[in-house]
Amino acid sequence: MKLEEALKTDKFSSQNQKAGLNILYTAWWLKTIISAEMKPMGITHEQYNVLRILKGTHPQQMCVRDIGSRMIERNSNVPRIIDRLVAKNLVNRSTSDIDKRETVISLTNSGIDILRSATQKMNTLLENLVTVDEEDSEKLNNLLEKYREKE
Amino acid sequence: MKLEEALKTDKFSSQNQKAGLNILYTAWWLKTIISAEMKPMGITHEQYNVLRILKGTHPQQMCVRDIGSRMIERNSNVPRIIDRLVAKNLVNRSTSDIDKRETVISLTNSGIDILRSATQKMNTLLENLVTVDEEDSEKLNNLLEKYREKE
DNA sequence: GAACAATAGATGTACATACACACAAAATAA
DNA sequence: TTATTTTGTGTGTATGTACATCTATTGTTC
Repeated sequence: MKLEEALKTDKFSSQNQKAGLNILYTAWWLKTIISAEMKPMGITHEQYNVLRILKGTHPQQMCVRDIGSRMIERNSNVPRIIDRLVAKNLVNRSTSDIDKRETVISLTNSGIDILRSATQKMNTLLENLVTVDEEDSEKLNNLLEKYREKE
Repeated sequence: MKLEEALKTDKFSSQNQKAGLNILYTAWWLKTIISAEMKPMGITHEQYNVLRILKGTHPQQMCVRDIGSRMIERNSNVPRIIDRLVAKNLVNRSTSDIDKRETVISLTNSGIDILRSATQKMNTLLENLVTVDEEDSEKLNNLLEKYREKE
């Protein structure tokens, strides 16, 4: 669907301006689909993101700060997302022995199970949903990184 | 900045999968910059979005439903965003005479003023921030629309 | 016209974001 | 060593998202 159709307007002052709105709209679209996919498993896509990050060092723990620095949305309030994962028994939380300021988090067995099925679902979803070929995806990645040039 | 650097990982199973994360991350990045730009004017970027939509029919009114269908994030809770704009005297809210179920919204003079400066700021921001040329922006738009093919 | 269904919007709740601030622990300076 | 600063985390508040439910009004069907 053209963005013009999605936003019911064709008043874009330039391709550049349209690109900004197109990025925001596409992200919303993707996030909505991912959330719907995760919902039956009882987690949100942000919670999935945290589990996915924890997988990176599993079975070792990771502190809250390191999780935060790997989140797609950097200002996520990680302690509170962890609260909800702890309540669902998907992660363990404890104070670090080395540095008592740090809270370290690790996946529980349930957490690993949920993560496995969630990842499976995500892969299937992406395969069926997004039919852009690898070459075009690479072009898209390059253009997005060029877009963020002044980051 | 490469996404690998931003997310401190290089574990992407494909360009396709990376593209999904890249879209989400770029949207977050852009949204953060826009929010910072709007903040001194006392509005959020969602509120700006509503003002911008109202501009489309100004000086005519628009009902809540029509605003919602033009929002970048479709599930926005428009009545509550309107609440905040009314509180700041940037829009007027009244019941439609034709259909008493409808609440119609219009810009106030303050709303128009704020919108004018906000739009000015946004244009300058985009000019300075995003240095992708029109040709590349067009490619980016085409790829994003291709990405949403199954919408 | 009366009964029923559909629609527009408001509102409640859970979750998340954005950001300020508080507090304890660790690192550093004096 | 003591005082000060920095760091890691938790928490409060305002805003927004996602979704369910409620109410008033309008449209439809008989």
